[in-house]
Amino acid sequence: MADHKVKAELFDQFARIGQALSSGRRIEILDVLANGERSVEGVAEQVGLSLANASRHLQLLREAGLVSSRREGTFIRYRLAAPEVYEFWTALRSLANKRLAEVERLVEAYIGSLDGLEAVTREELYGRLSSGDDLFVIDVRPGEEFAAGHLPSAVSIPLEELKKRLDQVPKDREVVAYCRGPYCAFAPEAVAHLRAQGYRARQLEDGLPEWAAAGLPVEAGGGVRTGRGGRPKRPAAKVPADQSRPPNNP
Amino acid sequence: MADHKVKAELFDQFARIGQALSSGRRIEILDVLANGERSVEGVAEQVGLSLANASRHLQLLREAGLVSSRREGTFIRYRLAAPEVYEFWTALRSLANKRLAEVERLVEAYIGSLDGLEAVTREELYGRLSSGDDLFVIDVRPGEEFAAGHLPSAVSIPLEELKKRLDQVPKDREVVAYCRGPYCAFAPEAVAHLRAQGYRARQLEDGLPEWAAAGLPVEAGGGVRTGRGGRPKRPAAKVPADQSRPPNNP
DNA sequence: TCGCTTCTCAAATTATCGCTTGAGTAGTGG
DNA sequence: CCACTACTCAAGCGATAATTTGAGAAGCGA
Repeated sequence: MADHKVKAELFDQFARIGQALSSGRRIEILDVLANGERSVEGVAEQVGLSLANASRHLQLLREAGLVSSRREGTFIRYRLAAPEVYEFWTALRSLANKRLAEVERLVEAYIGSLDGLEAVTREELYGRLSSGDDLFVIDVRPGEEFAAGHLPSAVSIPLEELKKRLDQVPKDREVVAYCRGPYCAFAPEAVAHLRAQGYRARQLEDGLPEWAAAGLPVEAGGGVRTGRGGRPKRPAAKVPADQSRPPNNP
Repeated sequence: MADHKVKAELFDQFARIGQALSSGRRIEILDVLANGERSVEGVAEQVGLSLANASRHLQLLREAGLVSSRREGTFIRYRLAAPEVYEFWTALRSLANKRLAEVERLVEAYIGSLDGLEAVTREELYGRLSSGDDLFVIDVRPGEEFAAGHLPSAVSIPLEELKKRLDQVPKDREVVAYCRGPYCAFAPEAVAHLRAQGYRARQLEDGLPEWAAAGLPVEAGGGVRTGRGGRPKRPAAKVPADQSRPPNNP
């Protein structure tokens, strides 16, 4: 008879994934990393954690095989370990949406009511862009994420800078804003602000990761800041060994 | 600017699902429940937990919206709250399989090497059953799970009873055994034993939940024991209110 | 009603987790 | 070599979690 202890160990392995996802902060990290590689400090800043704490969370995610990292100079850049990880995160949030009534209430509290702000579907936007429609597409995520990948014709105006850079948004064209996904407040806020200023603005359904996962075209590169300064990214950085090492138990 | 605290709360909700799956014991419980309703004691017995402990784990799963329960006399029967929960569990194990090298090693240690025991695919089995092939299909799960649902032509011979009931297995027909899924050792053990006794035996790929999820036909009913005794199940039990109540925070 | 079964709850123990603080390490540039 | 940046590690604290034990509660059946 097969050992009861071995069975327990096997299911404990499955639980490692669950354990990695048992902290809201770690899920936030995954959501950020779905938008592109980030340094530890970048993650810490986006999620609102101390550096040491973010470092620890990232290590836990790496031990669960969900993210991997590589060194680039003094930076260590983390990213999702595989596309399946992103798919799993979408499966998790979809399940939570269906099974936890609380999610709906909080989404409304965080994102705001989406009534009247009907989103542009990916298909519609892709079709209109392909047919040469005169749309102005804004990527309102932090510049680093824009650089890691963005819609083909998009312009990067991080939400933080939107108010200062309103003059760069044409008033006579229809504006479409997008951000990190369905649980990101950047695009809804941008749209609300633009509308209040008299622009014709809507948001794209979901965000860039979903666009990319749907197989639609994504461009990379474009003005970026690497640290907290503003210096442009070196065009080609050396790419040292991957530190993702297949995680095994001690 | 949308509140940072609200965002944290939202992601903490997603983490509730992860938290529910952060214990190997709870995942084992889900795997058992995927094979049909179970009383608390039934779950405790299958997973190897004390009654009070199993009760607690089931409550946690219910608070995460993954299982629901109903009272039936003095029993309280738990089940998966929705088909999506089962699908999520398959997604979890698939991800763990891809990302955690440890899983492969443990599966081999627990299930045994499957080399040379090529499984019958669902399609092949369904086709052969439909065309009237003379197969003998054995359900080697506990009788309670057989009663909750089984392959149309299957015979229930729980693994525990297989040795005593070998005379009920025809030696001149091809035998196909199945159990709970890819991480259940019942069918592989049954096949190994049958082969050692000279039977032509193979196992079905995966188990009953996967068969059902593939949309293939499932029959319910058939000799069952409800408690630990052996008395037959009453043909129709009253079905009181569902205790699954959409879970919200306190 | 009483006794029985099945399950839940409360309390207590032990283990684990999340986070902070402060020291330590790895790579970069002068 | 030194100073600096980016990150990791170790210690420690308070908060949660897992499990056991023993005491209830809820629904039979007689």
